[in-house]
Amino acid sequence: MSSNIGGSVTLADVARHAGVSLATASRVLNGAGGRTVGATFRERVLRSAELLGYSPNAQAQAVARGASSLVGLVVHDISDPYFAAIAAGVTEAAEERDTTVVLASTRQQHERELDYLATLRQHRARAVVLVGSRWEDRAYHQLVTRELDAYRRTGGRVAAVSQDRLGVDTVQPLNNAGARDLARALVDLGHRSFAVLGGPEGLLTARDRVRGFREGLRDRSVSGDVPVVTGAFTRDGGYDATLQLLAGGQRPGCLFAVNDVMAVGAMAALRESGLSVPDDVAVAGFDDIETLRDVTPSLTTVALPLRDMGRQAAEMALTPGRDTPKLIRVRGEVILRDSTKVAG
Amino acid sequence: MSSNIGGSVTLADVARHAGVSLATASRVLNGAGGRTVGATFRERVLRSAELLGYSPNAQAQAVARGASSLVGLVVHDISDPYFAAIAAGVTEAAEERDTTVVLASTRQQHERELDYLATLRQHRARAVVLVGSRWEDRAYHQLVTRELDAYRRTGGRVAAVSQDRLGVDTVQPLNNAGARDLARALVDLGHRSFAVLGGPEGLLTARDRVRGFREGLRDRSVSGDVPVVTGAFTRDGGYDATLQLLAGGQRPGCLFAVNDVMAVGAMAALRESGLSVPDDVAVAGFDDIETLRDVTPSLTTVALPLRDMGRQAAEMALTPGRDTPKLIRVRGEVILRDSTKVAG
DNA sequence: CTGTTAGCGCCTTCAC
DNA sequence: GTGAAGGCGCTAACAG
Repeated sequence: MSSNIGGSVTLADVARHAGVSLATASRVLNGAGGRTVGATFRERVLRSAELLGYSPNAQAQAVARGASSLVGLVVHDISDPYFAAIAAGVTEAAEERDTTVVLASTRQQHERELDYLATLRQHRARAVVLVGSRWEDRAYHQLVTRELDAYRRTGGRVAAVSQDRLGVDTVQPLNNAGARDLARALVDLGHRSFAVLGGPEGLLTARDRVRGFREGLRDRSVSGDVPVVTGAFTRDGGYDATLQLLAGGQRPGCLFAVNDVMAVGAMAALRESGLSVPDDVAVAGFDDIETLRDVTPSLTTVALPLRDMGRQAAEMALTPGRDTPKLIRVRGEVILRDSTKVAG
Repeated sequence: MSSNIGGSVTLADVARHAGVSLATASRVLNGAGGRTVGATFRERVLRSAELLGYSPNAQAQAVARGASSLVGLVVHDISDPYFAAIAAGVTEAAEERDTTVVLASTRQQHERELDYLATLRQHRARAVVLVGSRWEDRAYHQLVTRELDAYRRTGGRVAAVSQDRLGVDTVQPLNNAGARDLARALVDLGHRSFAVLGGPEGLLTARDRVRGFREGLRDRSVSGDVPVVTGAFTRDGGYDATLQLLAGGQRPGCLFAVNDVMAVGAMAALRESGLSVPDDVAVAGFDDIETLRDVTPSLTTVALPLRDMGRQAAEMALTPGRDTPKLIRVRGEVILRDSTKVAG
């Protein structure tokens, strides 16, 4: 039935079975090539392929053609709803362009990102979509840039969903502006004393959101230094940071967690500490994670069109042509919900 | 710098630059092969590779070796936390085994699963992990089985996280048993009147959970037929189904949604209808989605070790040898929380 | 230890 | 319209 070891039926098998040349079989089975094939032969080949259960070897095709149909997707953590949502957008766009997605989840570790980038390059992925905050780490940043450059020199395309620091097409969430808008809105709501759950040290997204929030407060002339407690970019990070804040004697009227996941952790911590949200402490987040839209009290946040962002990044990465990096800025929308309601 | 069109540096380039044969270059650059290489040459090759920025072409290697390092991951919807969590486990296990994950998100559509399976086969993925409920659809089931068989005949390995109907290694959540345990626990808690939000028609996981729940009630001699409203396996599905239930004049003391995501939707619907949880209506879910652990009132559910399940499935799929399909049953653990509390 | 030489499965000129 | 032949980048015997 098959001649090779792997057990797979090869194009040669089909050709032989159909009594035609390899070239002919190849032409009917891949459609392209310009040249067309006679109806009789075409039928014969198709029938043989069907009969033998032929499945073209995509890897061999890629080698012969010098171009693969793989697109890499690099995220910090696929189980984090933020990344999962973006990933969904990427897979959609990829599917529409008949490309296959290779998933790389770095689990928040710098080096892995580099490793995965290298792996993706080895697989000759046609493009890679890099999603997630960049770090405040010059040395590392240089390594990534170097790797990306090498990748692009070989024809690979790159798009990012992150800060605009990679010199590639990027979908940039305006973290600063969003947090700033949020801060103003909160002040306008009547809040006066704040504290921030700032995310991990060195993560630009966290930093930008903290800065933006501070600016917003300044815009509204809220004086005093806002206490910032850092913590992991996770539910537990928010939980721990909040307990730490409370233990430090702080009791802000409003708590801004730099992302929704942390905000939820914060709400849990407050609740367990006997504090009610929003009456004792108001809470606001960032991202508008879909799964979290139903927490109670409903969470005030800055909504980001996550899925779309992923889709757009993938589209840019998979669209040839353009050589000057494109930048799509995404301004989040402040959504005021119950978690920041002011009594009266 | 490079000779080929794609711009990539090839092994031949490195060999030439280092003044050694292709074989030698290959040997030092891939380590394996049994044979070892002299220190001088080894150094020379390494230096040249480094200098030229050589990146081995994984596709070509796969073709030559007759074995790829790809492992497919097929999920219903990567943005659904259930699948995202399992995916995280799969990527972990894959990474440990130096394999690259190809992600396929079918978005709940039968046919796409088949398409992706075919694509995965074309890429000669060494294994595929199929995650998600199977359907009650004989014709379709047969197609999938056929495709999987073809795939396995060519040496591909398959593992599933689902019902045990594919004849492959599988991690099987005991949906029936879990729901049954839950029902009993709820009755023991004092609940007497129930309704079920049953998920989409034809989805086995939904069906099993409904059945199990019914059995549990029977075990505890709760009489009467439990009303079941079907709906999409999503937050909105739970929301809509609940409204429909209420509109139908039903007002159960306890509502069992076949998964957490639906349960959250149900809670939202109840709240909007002016009903309080758990006082007016208790709510229970299934899965114990991490992101949902902090909803209020906290959700009673059946916990499944999602990440581990994904990891185990991937490990089975990537472990050669064994020819008799292995079955790992996972019994969920009932976790009673506030959403089903009984007053007094 | 090193190099030569066939492949691997497929595509793609180039002739007929 | 069809086929023969060379090449894609790499690996794996097989000789030295």
